[in-house]
Amino acid sequence: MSSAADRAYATIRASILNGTFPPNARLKENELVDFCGVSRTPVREALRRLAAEDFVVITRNQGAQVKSWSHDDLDDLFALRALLEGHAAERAARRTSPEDLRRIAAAIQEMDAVLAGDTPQDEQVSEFLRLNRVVHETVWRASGSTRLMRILRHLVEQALMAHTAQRFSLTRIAESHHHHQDLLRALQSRDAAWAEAIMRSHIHAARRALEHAAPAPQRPPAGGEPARQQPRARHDSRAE
Amino acid sequence: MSSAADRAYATIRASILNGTFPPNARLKENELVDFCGVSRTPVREALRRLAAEDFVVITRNQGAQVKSWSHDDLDDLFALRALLEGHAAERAARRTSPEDLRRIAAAIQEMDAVLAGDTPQDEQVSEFLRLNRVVHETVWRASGSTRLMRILRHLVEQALMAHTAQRFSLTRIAESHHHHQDLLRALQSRDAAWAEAIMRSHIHAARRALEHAAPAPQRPPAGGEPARQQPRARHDSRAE
DNA sequence: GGCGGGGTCATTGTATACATTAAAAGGTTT
DNA sequence: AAACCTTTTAATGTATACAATGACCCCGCC
Repeated sequence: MSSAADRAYATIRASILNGTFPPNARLKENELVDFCGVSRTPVREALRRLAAEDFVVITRNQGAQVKSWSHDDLDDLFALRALLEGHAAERAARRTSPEDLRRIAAAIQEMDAVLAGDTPQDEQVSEFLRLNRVVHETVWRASGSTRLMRILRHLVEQALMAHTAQRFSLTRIAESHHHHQDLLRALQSRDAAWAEAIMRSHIHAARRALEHAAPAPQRPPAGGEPARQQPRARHDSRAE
Repeated sequence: MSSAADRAYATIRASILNGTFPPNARLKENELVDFCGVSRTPVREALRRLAAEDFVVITRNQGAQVKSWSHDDLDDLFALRALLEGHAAERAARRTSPEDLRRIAAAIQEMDAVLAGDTPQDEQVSEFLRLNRVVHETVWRASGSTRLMRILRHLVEQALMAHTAQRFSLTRIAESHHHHQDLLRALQSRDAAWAEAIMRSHIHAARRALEHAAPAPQRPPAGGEPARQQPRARHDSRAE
């Protein structure tokens, strides 16, 4: 069974990712106590962990806020992702096992099925994202560097958080799907330079798509009534 | 004034880096309470933070151990450092301001002076390491990516921890000094490819030097008498 | 004699009470 | 009326008491 701190962490993290706690929302420990159903100690631990992973920002004697991302932050993030995912793909091309190749091929086939099916669009999107994750994780693992894998996981999670308020278009997903197919060919032919180039462009495309995507409707902040609408927003961190 | 948690963090971290707590040492919260002079709450917070930064490993209901590094870990670490420091140098070559160039040049001149001086060797080494850090930090900042800078800081700190038990040879330092001089020339001429290549080889050389260095004499573990000599060393993570 | 079970202990996980900080409100003064 | 100081209050930071987990040790059993 998981500890109270783990549960608090998972609860808060999920609520940030699904938009319940929007960027810049203040996270008061006492409110989270009610929200998570544990005492302040594990809540605090969860917040510190989330801060270490860049989900929230903690200021001394001033509590935690959900981190918000400026355009420059996102450029920075995706530039690094492009470099590192490209590097991972380059290494993976020299090392992927037949099983890994099969796993990627299977995920791509599943994607085909999902996109051709007639399930609701939301479901298609979330299934696609899951399979997308499978493809990337497999490449990372094949790269043979656990540290690289950890950093990439971290970067992707942050990208996911930035994605939160965005809606995925089917056009974008189809494009992404083509990239995956190309990537599989590159890996199968063990063409490291090709694999790296595809992956880099794949990430850059994702950055561009994020820029142009329509923002999804914002949910109201959860947690009953906030005492004051925006209690402390001293520095709005969106670049102005 | 700094908080109790910050002091505990700084104290423990320093003790890990200077070898007071050697790799695999068990860190019991109650002992750290005495050691740091604060209560368990901030000690726990410090340990969680150190775990997030890979200085210690925490296992549920089982406490914290100082992390130890296998050869593979180090290879992985330095491979990534080479990639990222190279990338940073490549970007820096296109962007370094005159002030940055001057700062690097000044640091190199200081290194000259330190190495030519007749201060004790230990002092020479520590001064050199400080200036070395200045050079690298300047390059990182010049790369223009705060995220890249943070990751590199993190990687270097881990490398430092692995260095802890090592003794730096003056030969190694002289070699490193030459690299810095080359790097400055590359940056001054804005030759991005050259800068990247130098930095990569600089890092690879550091890895190799670490391999061949003589281990420094181990200090005994601090904190009075350990109840049992090696209370729990289930998996010794040094490869072999 | 070795192996398994149960009890005891040390150690970590959690809850809560207290201390401290800084932001907000209100009153006084200029 | 505006600015400053004082008071209040709500939040975080810290300490400590209690709960629960897991390791160690001893004893009985096979």
